[in-house]
Amino acid sequence: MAEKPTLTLDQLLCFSVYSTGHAFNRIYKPLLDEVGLTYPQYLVMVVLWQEDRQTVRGIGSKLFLESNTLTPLIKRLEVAGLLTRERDREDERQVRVVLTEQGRALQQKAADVPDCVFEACGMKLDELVDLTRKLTTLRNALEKSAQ
Amino acid sequence: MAEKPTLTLDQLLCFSVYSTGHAFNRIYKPLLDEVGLTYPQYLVMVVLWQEDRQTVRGIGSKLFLESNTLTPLIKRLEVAGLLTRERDREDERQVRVVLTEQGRALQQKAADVPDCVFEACGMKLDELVDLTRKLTTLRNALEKSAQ
DNA sequence: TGATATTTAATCGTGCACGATTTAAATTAA
DNA sequence: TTAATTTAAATCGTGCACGATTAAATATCA
Repeated sequence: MAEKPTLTLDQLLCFSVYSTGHAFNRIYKPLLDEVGLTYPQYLVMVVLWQEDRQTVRGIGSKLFLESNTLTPLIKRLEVAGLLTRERDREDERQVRVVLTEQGRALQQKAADVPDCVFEACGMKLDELVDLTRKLTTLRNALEKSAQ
Repeated sequence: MAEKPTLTLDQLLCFSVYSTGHAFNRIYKPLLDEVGLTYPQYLVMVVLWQEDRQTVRGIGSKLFLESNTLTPLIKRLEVAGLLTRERDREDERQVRVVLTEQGRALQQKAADVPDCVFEACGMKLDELVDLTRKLTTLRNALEKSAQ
């Protein structure tokens, strides 16, 4: 059998995704430091700003994360005074995450973050939209393949 | 001033990157379990298979990681018997990472991993190459913007 | 040369991710 | 209605990432 040529990093789609994720983090870090959030915490807040009173599982299904990751993260947001956690009366297994006034107010403080990040991308908006769409399709294919 | 419409996750390029990264990890996990590596460890091995005896800094510059991440990771690979670490004679500040026979042999054991991952992507090769190139461009723009 | 600055790894603390397990509540089946 | 199963959140252990700091070696310069 023929030898495969040695693989290089830049041939790996996964590495371009992995390293771009880190690069995004480095852009977000100083911006989110201003509002006192980490990047995963920011994502949880984005999900809650869109719809309040979601369950841990509901938030997780949007972020592709589970309670083992979310529970400690959400507890930190609770300690920060941005939300409260309450058991669902209808189904006591579920915990509903509820924004505080402070948590809602943070949306305005963080309103400029997306524009700053867009700026750093150095891409035209339509290129960016196209790339987002392609990646979402890829992600869905990968998630499906992993069952 | 006009209110901005509430942001949704799927409008965020960063989230498509972030969640696709996780999805890749879920694909890689069972494949890399077979060869006893984590995904970041696999990347270090890819870098070393391409060129042996690199310094920690050299490896880091390719992976966009620093010694605070790499040193413990590389030590785990050393414990696993895949490499050794030795101080550079010329410059004692530097540590050279050297593959063992076992470390080199692992390249063959992991040879099928990229094909399996490609399969899971459900994309044509030229689409994948194009996406990789666009992400690499984006990453470089972000890294530049972050200084 | 000798003092200062820079560079390289390593260390430490915090916060994700995630597999595996546990606990409690709700659902389904017997 | 009780027993078995499923579901939701939480807990625990391990391994990244990364900011901040430290220690040692090298480079620069007065």
